Amino acid sequence: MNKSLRQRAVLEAVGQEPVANQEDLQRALRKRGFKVTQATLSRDIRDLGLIKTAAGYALPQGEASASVALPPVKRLVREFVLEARPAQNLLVVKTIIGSAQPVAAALDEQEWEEVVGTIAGDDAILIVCPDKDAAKKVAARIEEMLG
Amino acid sequence: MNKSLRQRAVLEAVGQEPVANQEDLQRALRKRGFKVTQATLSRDIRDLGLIKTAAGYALPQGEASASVALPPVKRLVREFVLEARPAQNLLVVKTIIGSAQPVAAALDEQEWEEVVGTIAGDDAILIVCPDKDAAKKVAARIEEMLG
DNA sequence: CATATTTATTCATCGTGATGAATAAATATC
DNA sequence: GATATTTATTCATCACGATGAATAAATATG
Repeated sequence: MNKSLRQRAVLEAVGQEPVANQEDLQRALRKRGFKVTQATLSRDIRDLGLIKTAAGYALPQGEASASVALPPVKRLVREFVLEARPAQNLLVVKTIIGSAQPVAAALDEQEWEEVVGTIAGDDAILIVCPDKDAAKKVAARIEEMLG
Repeated sequence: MNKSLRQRAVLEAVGQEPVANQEDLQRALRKRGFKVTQATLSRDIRDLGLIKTAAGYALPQGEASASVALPPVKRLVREFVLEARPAQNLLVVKTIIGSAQPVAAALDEQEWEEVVGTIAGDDAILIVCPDKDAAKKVAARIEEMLG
């Protein structure tokens, strides 16, 4: 079973019909070809950040639309990052060719205090930090994720 | 153990010193902090496309430099692709936000006859095919990878 | 050609993440 | 407040890819 596809189906179901509880959701997913248990749907709902309203499951107020999330940053770092080197208040993260973008997006999502911003290229990400200590901290954090 | 990092170390070792056999390579890797068996190194050498020359392991003639490869296309498709829809001789592949690039790069690598070219955005890849039948074929192939 | 060395591959095992069954916890209902 | 319903979480299991140990196959050597 493909988790991304299933979570996408959850979002679709919730957007198209009233889904009062997880049993309803299970039925809606069954209709879309996903045979899945309540436990898994509970996890999906948490991952997608859905809330329960009087009209059924929905996105939190204020969110225009939801989408399936990238895998956890640690996983992306382990999968694609080759090294992370600080240079003054900058950090250059080398990745496998073509894979800088998802890693950068996942790093952005962390909203680390020590990160001012990131720029992704093809095989590298430039991370801008407030100062060189911050850059060292971020580098250490990434190296730790690499294992 | 991180496979990408180890393969990168293999490339480095081979580029810096004569590596006559896999036992030499094992020692070179050990010096770089990778405790690894001959079996695994044999696989790495195959994956990296290294060849054995009189001067030791090296890149094939004509390749300026090697790099660690992206994961197999099937894995990237399963991880990041949400759907693949043909439209005339085009195919729009929807991905998780931020992940189009590695998927497109991996699809490009396949060098399928039915693909003229790809353009990756943020969450979608546009695949250009010679005609609508080709687009349908490629879509089916991707759907099959999705499982 | 016999044998040593090297490399590739099979088979068993492990790590990781996901999933389901069972259970605990939370919430709704009367 | 008692109980039914719903949701979350624990525990066991599975799928998948990677790795190592053992073995098979290929190559080098004298």
